[in-house]
Amino acid sequence: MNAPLIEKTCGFADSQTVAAKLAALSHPTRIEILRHLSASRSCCCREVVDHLDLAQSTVSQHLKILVDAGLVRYEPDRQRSRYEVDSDALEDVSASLAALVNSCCSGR
Amino acid sequence: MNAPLIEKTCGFADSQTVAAKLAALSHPTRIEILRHLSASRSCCCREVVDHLDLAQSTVSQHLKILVDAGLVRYEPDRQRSRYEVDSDALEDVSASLAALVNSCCSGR
DNA sequence: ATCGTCTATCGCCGATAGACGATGAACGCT
DNA sequence: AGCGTTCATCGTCTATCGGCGATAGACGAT
Repeated sequence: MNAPLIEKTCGFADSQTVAAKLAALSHPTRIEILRHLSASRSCCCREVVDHLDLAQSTVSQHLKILVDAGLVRYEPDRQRSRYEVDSDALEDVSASLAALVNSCCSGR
Repeated sequence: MNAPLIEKTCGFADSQTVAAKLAALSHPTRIEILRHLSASRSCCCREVVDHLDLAQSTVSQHLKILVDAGLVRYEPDRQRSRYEVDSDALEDVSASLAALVNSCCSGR
C-alpha cells in the first residue's frame, strides 16, 4: 500500500484513496472515538465502550474500521487491547482533503 | 442551519456535523464530480454524465447529495441545470477536519 | 403541435453499513 | 481448577447506499 507515497509526491491522492480515508471518518461515532483516543492516551476497547454507551461489539467494529483505514494503530496488550491515534496518517488525510479543496478553489 | 457559525466561533463543529459533510465527500464519484465542476465552470448535469460514464439518474443523485450537503450550489437555468462548487463550504469542511486532526495531534 | 433534449424523481435491486447478542479465546486472579 | 474480565469474531437484522431503467415535466427547435 504505497498510496501515501504517491500522495506525498504529487500533492493529492486519487479519488478512490481519498474517499476511502474520508469514509472512515464519516461517522460521528468514529470521530468521537478519535477524540477520546487522543484525549486519553491509554485507550483499551473497554474504555471507549464506557465512554460511548454502545455495545462492545459495535465499538470493536468501529475501531477495526479505523485501524483498517490506517488512522489508528493497534497493538494487543495482554488481554487488553491498545488503540492509539496515528497522528501522521490523520494529518495525511487532512492534507489530502486540503489539497483537493485547494485545487477546487484555485479558480477564484 | 447555523452549524457553520458554530464552527467558526469555537474552532470545530460537533462530530455529527463534520461526519455528515465528510460523508458527502467519501465517494470517489463525488470527488471526481467536484474536480470536474471546478475545472469546467459551466457544469450542467449532462456534462458531468458525459465525463463520468454513469447513468444520468445516478449522476443526478450524486449531485443532489453534494447539494444537500451544502458543498455545491444549484440553480436551474432554463431546461438545463447549473451546478457550481461552493468554495467557501468546501474550505469550511477542510478547516473542520484540520481542526479535528489538530486537536487529536496536539499531544505530541 | 410535435419532437427531441435535459432533468429530477420514482421504484426496484443487490450490496454494504451499523447495530446487537452470543460465543469462545486469552489472560489475571484466587 | 475455576472465575471474572476483556476482546474479536460470527451471525442476524434493519436501514441505507449506489446503481439502473422508466417516467414525467420543462423547454427549445422545427
